[in-house]
Amino acid sequence: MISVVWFRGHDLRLTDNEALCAGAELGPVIPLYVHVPADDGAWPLGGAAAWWLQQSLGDLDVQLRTRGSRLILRTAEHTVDALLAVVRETGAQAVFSHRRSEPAATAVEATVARMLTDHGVQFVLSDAHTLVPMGALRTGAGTPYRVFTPFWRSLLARGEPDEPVAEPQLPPVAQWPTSQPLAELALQPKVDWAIGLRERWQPGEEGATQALRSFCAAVGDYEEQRNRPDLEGTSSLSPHLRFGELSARQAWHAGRGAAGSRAEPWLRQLAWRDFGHHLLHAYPHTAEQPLRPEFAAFPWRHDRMALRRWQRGQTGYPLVDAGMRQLWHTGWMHNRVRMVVASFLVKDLMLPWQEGARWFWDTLVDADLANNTLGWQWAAGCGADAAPYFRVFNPTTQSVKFDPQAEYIRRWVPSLSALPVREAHRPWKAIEECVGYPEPMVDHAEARRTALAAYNGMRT
DNA sequence: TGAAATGTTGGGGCG
DNA sequence: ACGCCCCAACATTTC
Repeated sequence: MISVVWFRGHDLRLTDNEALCAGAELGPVIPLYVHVPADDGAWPLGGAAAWWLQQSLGDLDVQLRTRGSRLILRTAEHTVDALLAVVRETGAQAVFSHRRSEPAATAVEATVARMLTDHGVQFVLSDAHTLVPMGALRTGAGTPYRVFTPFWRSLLARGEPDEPVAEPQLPPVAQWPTSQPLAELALQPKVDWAIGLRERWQPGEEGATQALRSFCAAVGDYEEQRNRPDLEGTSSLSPHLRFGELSARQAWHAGRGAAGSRAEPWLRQLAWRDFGHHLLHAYPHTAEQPLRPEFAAFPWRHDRMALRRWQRGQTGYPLVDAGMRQLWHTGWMHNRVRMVVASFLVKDLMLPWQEGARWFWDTLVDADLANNTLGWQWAAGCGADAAPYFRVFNPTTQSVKFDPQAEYIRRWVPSLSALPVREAHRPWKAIEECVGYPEPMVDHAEARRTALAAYNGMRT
């Protein structure tokens, strides 16, 4: 029996691929990726993520070809059109894929399920993108968790996540349907701005496996180093996990195997990733709207120039600017710094968190709707496990604390590199010496007071 | 996975 | 020797 394995861009791997296993068990499989320019109502892929997707799809095709298979690419107005066409052309009787958390993707799943069933084709979605199937963890009251720590305890109490499944043997396919050249998907940027990305990353399952292996050698040091943007203390696995070149449970078991209970601080971060998907699945409106409805009345400012200075790393606060420039250059930012720049946007500048989410969406190689939403709503104080409204990061204190030698600042803001440590954190004391570095765009102490007053006003 | 303001403690310099 | 003060270090509270 022939089946289609529908790759959806969050599952671009051959190991621990439940859909691929399910198809291969029944007979020949047609691996298919459907490109939908308008994206069926989803957020259109951001530039950095589109770059990554192109590399990863190319790599998946190469890997499949070494196994006598290949990746079929189709462009369609709606996903279901391409699925039905390939099913018809190949005589496939089943379609296997993996569930997603995003509302638009969930809607597509419902349409696909209905149409395939109407045509007598079996459709099976595996729930393997997260450690725990979405919706499986509930509070005592039967509601989804909205606070992380109880969610984490519940995840641990459930026992270790399922073991990864091995890559299957792929039975030969007699006749392949037509495929489009990858270049026709137009995922590549027209102007080549991806140089920094190419230097930093190796998209694809092989790159993911290597990154996991090298991180696992140091996972025991994670707790001590994870907040230091000047060091390589984090796993840098986020884009690989985002595109499913590596599954969360592969990551979990690799970390566990390498360090046992010493791996737990990092496993906890994997659980944050799960938390994001579970939340978006349970509260599908939160990618656009605050989870806590009272925040709809918050007096956000609208200031295009201020937004632009933040985006380009021209705020005058070294850690904020270093982070924004790292993001622009590499498509990635250290998580500690993400919290600092997010706090600066929503509290110091009082610009809407959705603007920050949109910018991250377009520039991060690991841009993921569920985790981006969770992070921004958390920072703004309007989401799950929200930082209390009064929690305002001081960008100077944060850089003194977490970039003690100002090495991260010097790496990403070269105009500050000649300053001694103390002045690199506070260049406004020595501003005449740093050519081209701006004055602080706001006074933090004053901005903090204004933000607190605004939050107080909203609460009454 | 805050920071600032305020309160407390204790070592040490000094008359 | 003693009391006084300064202040760093730490703890608590407040936003």
